[in-house]
Amino acid sequence: MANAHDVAQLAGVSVSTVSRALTAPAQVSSATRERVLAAAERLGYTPNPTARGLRLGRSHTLGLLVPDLENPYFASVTKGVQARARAAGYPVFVADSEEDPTAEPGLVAQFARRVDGIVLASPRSDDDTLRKAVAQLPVVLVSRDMVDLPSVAVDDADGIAQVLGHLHALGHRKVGVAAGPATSWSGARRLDGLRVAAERLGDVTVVELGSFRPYFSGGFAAADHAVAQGVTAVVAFNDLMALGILDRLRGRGVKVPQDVSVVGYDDVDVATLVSPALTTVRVPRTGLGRRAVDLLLSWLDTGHVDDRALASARHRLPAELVIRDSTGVPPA
Amino acid sequence: MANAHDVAQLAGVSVSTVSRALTAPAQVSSATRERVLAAAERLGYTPNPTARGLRLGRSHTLGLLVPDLENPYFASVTKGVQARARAAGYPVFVADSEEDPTAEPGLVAQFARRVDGIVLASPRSDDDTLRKAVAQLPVVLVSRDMVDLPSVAVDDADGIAQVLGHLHALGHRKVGVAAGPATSWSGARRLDGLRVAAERLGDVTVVELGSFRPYFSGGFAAADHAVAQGVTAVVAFNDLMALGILDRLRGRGVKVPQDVSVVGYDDVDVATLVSPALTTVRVPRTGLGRRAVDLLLSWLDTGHVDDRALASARHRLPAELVIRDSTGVPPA
DNA sequence: CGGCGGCTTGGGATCGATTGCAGACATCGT
DNA sequence: ACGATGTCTGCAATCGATCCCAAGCCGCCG
Repeated sequence: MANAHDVAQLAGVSVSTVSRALTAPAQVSSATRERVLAAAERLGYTPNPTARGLRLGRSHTLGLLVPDLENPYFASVTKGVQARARAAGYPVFVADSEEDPTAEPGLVAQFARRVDGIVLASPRSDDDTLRKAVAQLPVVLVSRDMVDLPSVAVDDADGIAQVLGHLHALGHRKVGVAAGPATSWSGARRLDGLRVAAERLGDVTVVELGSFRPYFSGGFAAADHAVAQGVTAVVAFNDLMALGILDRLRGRGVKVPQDVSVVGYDDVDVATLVSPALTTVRVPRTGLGRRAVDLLLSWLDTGHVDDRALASARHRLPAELVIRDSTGVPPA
Repeated sequence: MANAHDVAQLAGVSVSTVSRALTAPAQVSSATRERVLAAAERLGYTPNPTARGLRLGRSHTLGLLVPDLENPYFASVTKGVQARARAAGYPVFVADSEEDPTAEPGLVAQFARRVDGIVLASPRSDDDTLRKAVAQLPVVLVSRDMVDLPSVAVDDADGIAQVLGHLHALGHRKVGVAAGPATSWSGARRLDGLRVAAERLGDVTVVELGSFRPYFSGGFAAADHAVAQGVTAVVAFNDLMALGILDRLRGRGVKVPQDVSVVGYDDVDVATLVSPALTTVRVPRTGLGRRAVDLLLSWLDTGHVDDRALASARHRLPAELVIRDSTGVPPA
């Protein structure tokens, strides 16, 4: 592999000039510049990123930390991060903490010396850990808020309000909610949103069915509670749980949406692959990733957290209700 | 951030000694070694990976290139790669080519200077591109064969033979196969395997229903063909297509498995989330990723492709038939 | 015609580690 | 007691770029 010295020799100039011809063309006479460029072209020269990184103290590289790559939600976030970073010429280190928050500090530390900044999707780890991470290098949070840190999140309160509005319009007046893990940041946010929306509507009763595991299996228990409470609609923490509810209801001979309506959250691909197709809330998952990278890169460029960027980050990304076949008018 | 010089100063030794205390402890007297280690500990010193990479010509870093991170298959492969690499202390650059084979050479080139080797999951790009990639740095292929390159793949022929054996044992004698894209390497392999298995069994007719898109929607057309041909069982190219078939059959009032049995391939999570739960073939997807990293690391360690490793790679990873509710005895 | 300023260019220090080489010192045998 | 051998340590080169500083050269102005 050719280096700057080889190019210099071929072009009959010094290494300094080669470097300048590439990074600060204005400082080099056009004649020399072209000679250097031609030589570089001929040798297929590209500056060694490691050497450049050492000298500049910047690796021109980003890191991404997610709890589980097989979770479609984070797969999409990863895809978005990846796409935007690639467009900006930044390769991305991806690490999967395997749902283990205690592994995160170690991974952040491993990243710290190799990347210029990291995107952290860590719904479960505590504030303290996060704060320590940020002390080491620029960090942008995804789907998670912290007053003094840049973050991108979805407007869950609005999303869930759309859901309740939809159900209300159909005529539902007694709606069950199957919550997720108590520790989930966004789960708490959605529950709040639901209560606020219900209060605004006035004539809707929200029945808390309980807290369930955010997986297919968690939906079984939720379905049984829903039937027991006699609600006409169930709002689930996420799509997987909603699918479990659908399955369980079918098993018990309860018809969806004739007897009970079911709504999910996230709009994972599977939502369209079941019958009835699931009414759910689409969140811009790749958009979260892209936005996070935008924020991070602007931070790196300006050297500080841009207040305007921070403010616009507070303005959450919109969620969108997607109405399919699992919701309908309640039984008479 | 502390560097070797700081540690040296604190411990009252030279930088060389610091370096040696950490990388070649035997060459340093135990007294000094402990002094150095204590100093390093106190300052929280970690060798700068960039500087080390420059000097050694090794970045201690791997790359992974996949066509689509949102595809559960590649998400799992990525997870496997990630897990094994992490255990070995290698961070992983992940790039998503967005299903665009022409983007791959560029991404490989971007990686080339930054990583020690790459894992390439590229079912669609041509041999020539791959060969050029390998000229630049060590590459291990996933789910794709090339005689002179290390690769890991699944024993699809055996997997599909298990499927046909299962159907045969249930009594099916006329089995339809819904193939995937003609360009798919592993698809061709499965089709071959099916023919061979049918021949061995003797009294089974395999009806080729045609070539369909490997998505949910592709299954609709396949289902119609299956009904038209009067087969008692359908083997689909992958799970998504099988789910489409299930949906279409249900829509047409054809009962699964009473009237027709359906089998998928891959065992994606969704397979258990539908009714009837899908009989399918589980392929060790994270295992592929792990194995690929093993191969790559041994290549990097030894400096050449280990013949024994290559041979053991030829020995494909086992596929496993998972029998659920979408297969049963054919109608009388 | 001398000097000053601007434009180009090269020399060499620098980033932070690793490592060959050689010097310092101790140990051991004779 | 002296040389040989071995152990431990430091000096300095090295990886490949970037960039400060100074030098060379040109033209222009007084």
